[in-house]
Amino acid sequence: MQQTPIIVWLRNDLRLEDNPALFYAAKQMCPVILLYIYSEDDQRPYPIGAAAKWWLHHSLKAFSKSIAEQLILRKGNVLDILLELAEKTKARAIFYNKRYSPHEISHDATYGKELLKKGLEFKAHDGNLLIEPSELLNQQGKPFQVYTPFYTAAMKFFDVKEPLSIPKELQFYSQNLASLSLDALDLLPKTEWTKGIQEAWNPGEEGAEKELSSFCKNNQASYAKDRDIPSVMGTSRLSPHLHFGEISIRKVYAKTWNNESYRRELYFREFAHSLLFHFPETPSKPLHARFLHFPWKKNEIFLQAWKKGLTGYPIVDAGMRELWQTGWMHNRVRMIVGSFLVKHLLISWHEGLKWFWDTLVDADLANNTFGWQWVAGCGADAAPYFRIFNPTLQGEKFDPEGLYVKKYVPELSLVPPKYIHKPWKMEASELKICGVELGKNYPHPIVDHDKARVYALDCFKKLSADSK
DNA sequence: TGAAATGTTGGGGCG
DNA sequence: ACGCCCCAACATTTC
Repeated sequence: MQQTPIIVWLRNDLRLEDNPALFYAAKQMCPVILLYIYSEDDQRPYPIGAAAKWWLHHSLKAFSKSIAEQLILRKGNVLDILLELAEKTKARAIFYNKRYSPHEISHDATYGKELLKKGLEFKAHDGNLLIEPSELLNQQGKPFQVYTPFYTAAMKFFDVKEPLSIPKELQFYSQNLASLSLDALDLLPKTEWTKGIQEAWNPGEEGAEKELSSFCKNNQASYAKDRDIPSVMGTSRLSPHLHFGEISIRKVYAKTWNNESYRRELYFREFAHSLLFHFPETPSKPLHARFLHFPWKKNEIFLQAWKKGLTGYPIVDAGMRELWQTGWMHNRVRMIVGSFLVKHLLISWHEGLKWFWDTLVDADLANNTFGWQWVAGCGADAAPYFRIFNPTLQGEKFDPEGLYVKKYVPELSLVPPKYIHKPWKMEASELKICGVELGKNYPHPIVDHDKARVYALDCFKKLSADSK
């Protein structure tokens, strides 16, 4: 008779190394069942987007391969599946790593209660953040709302734990358990639009590991300088791997802690998660209530132009097309396109959040919410209302040769650097030589920067005046 | 992790 | 030699 097993229920922690739930389950010297459940109920009310689904498919594939195809896949109601599996295998406990989005916390609490009723242990582990959001508070015992004090306090009061090793010997539960095929989860899109994403990424723990070591070897020294240049692969590109938990944040920290500017970025992730934990309404509501009444425009034409990368501002269009083609956008460009949507087009940040949610492979509720509220000026430590990015100047500053623009906006490939961020300033004859016909194969700017800026300033200024 | 407007300074051209 | 103007270049303020 086999010993009773432990079920390790995997969610956004598809890795072997530094996976506490898995590590401590293995330590019990009993068989383990590695389980992944695809559950639309569990995702509610934030069902994962199309690009993330693609990633999840490949992440699951890679993970299963790394454990000799021993991953049990299921689809449906979480509780039903856990109870059925536990009963069938006489499992005594279910181990998992904590999740931090409000809906996930509440789901896990419900599962825990129900499982306990049936005499099952439902054991939480800490593995996906450097700091538990409930543990880092300011002197008044309240959550930080400004980044710098948050970071300073984190540095002062918290040590980061060493990552756990890969369990030496995993003893898998040996009797046959029903598992769905990966394809049965139906995660891949019907139409083939994932080619660009496929070329850009390598989901899974091994892919994450490679990305990290290449970053450590080639980019870390120049990170502070290169991280703002979108034509250079100067960032770590770990965001989707981190979102799916294919690499542990503690491991990333352990390899990069002496890089001050990168460390600050890692702690922005912590900050975003802490904010979402303490302000669970923020995915749909602005943190600062006065923004509830902001007169956002509903302009479907502008919104579509933005989504498709047809705004007539090259750096914005390049960013939106990079997103569409690769499922990712460079951080600097995210700020530029975000500012453009909310300040030039005066479209609600929520539209931006929804689009990013569906198209980003790294779509993460905490980071996405924080980023959009930041750029709209309605969130924590937000950009002040008058900080309006000039897409031309941002382009000239961070993509001086126009390499990034030309990669994603090929219709401008012959435009000289001087005009690459303002093609509308060229003489008609020059444009013709470059093969550009404004309004035909590349749009005129959909709004005039100067006018849009003045108008936005007026709207935002009224808002601050009203609230006084 | 802004940009534009406004202010100040100093060199050079010029009468 | 000198004052005046122009205008970069940089600094400060404002949105």
